[in-house]
Amino acid sequence: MLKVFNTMTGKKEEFKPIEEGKVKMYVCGITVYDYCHIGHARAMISFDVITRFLRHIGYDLTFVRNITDVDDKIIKRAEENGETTAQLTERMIAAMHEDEVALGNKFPDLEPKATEFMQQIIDMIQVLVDKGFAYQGESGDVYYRASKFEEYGKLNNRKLEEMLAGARIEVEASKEHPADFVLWKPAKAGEVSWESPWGKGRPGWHIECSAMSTHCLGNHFDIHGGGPDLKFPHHENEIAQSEAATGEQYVNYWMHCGAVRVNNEKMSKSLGNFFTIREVLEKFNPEVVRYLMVSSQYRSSIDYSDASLKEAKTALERLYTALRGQVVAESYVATEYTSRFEDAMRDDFNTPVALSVLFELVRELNKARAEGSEQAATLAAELKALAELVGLLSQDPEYFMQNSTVNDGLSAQAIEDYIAERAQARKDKNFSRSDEIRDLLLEQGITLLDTREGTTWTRG
RNA sequence: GGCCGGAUGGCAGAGUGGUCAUGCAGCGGACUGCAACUCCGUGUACGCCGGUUCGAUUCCGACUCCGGCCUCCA
Repeated sequence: MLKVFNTMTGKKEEFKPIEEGKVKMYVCGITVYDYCHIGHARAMISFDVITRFLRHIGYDLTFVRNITDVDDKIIKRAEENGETTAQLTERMIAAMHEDEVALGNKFPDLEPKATEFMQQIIDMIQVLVDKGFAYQGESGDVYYRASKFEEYGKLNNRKLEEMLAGARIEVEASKEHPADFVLWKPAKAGEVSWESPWGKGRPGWHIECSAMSTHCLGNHFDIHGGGPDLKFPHHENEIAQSEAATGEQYVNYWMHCGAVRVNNEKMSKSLGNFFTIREVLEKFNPEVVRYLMVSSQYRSSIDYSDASLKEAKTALERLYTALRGQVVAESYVATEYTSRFEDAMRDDFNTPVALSVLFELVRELNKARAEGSEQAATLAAELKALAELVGLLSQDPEYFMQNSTVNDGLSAQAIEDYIAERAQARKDKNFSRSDEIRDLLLEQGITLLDTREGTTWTRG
């Protein structure tokens, strides 16, 4: 049995797909006006792990993640850069794909773009207008009539009346109600725009997800996910739009990952204290970032700092060390480690517990290696297979150990030269020179390890 | 003010009504020319106050503190 925490009910629930054996999942992607930051990485990795596991336990999964490529911020940024919105979004989409490849995420099955679904968006708005759930204000904007949707607020346990008190909602004169939100926005001169029954313009923020998810997965599908800051208003508004338009329940399970904090402060666009994925990858191996993300349960918030990354690196090195120079069997028979790992994952994707099973497996693997047991190869195979479910241990162990932080000092050749010199010194029993080289390399962040087969090194 | 989460050993982070999380760090030992890696051993942890119970960190209630959302944000 798979248990999933559903934001809508606030409880862990048994997961039952609408159609036996199949799962349809939509995750909100990014608005492509800037490089992805580590908050995006958290969401991407969380749902990557979820998709891997759903497939692992046999579900035929359709995973859709949208790209919002038309929006105020995109228009503003493109203007600042002196480029067209299409040029900007193309660059950012390419960068996002690079980041995803680097982080080891698998791509969604479908990656719909808002600009390519303009007809579906307009059609959905028309349905909402026809049903009385939307109206065009004096400004020309088409608004969703929140008060008409009786269940408005159900995802966030909010009531319309209560939301008004002390609300920081910008009151626009042409709205009937402050909680009404834009479905279609008239274009200013020179702005990118599309023809519609309400004049030239572009869609509001939330409608594209309703239109694309429905088009790709149907009116009613299994899982809808996203970052924690999308619960309100984005997902609340999606529910209002979709359920009003189709008359059906929109989604069965709402899943939200936890926030990333930076040095114990909230990370946000407005505070500007965010790190892009590419910045972080200049300092750390991408699997270190991934380890950090899966070392806590996907719903809890995590603190991002150099210290937490270093800790992640150390822990991951322990796993890789067990595979260093170890033969990996072609096949293996699953042991209790596999069942314990899977049990942890079936409990709302409890990756910290799943990782703890990996460490226990590694202890046994290390013992088997020390004893020269043939079991080491099959344990190594099991370790790799389980780690792959969370996207770890995908690199060559030797490579990882020498690149768990990014090379910023001695070249591999220089290190090898020192090691050769030290080997000669040791042969000559010149241990003072030998230790001198060890210390010299250590200062450069290189740790030496003498084994029966020779000396290996680790950077970091 | 409303709504949602939290509070676990030096740090990170799971979990459970009554023997073990796990990782890092520390301490002792084995191994090593020295190290490192590894292995073995090692810790009076569960915010505060009541209640339920034979027994609560785990269930219930109050309290204190912390975070998030209510505005663009994954």
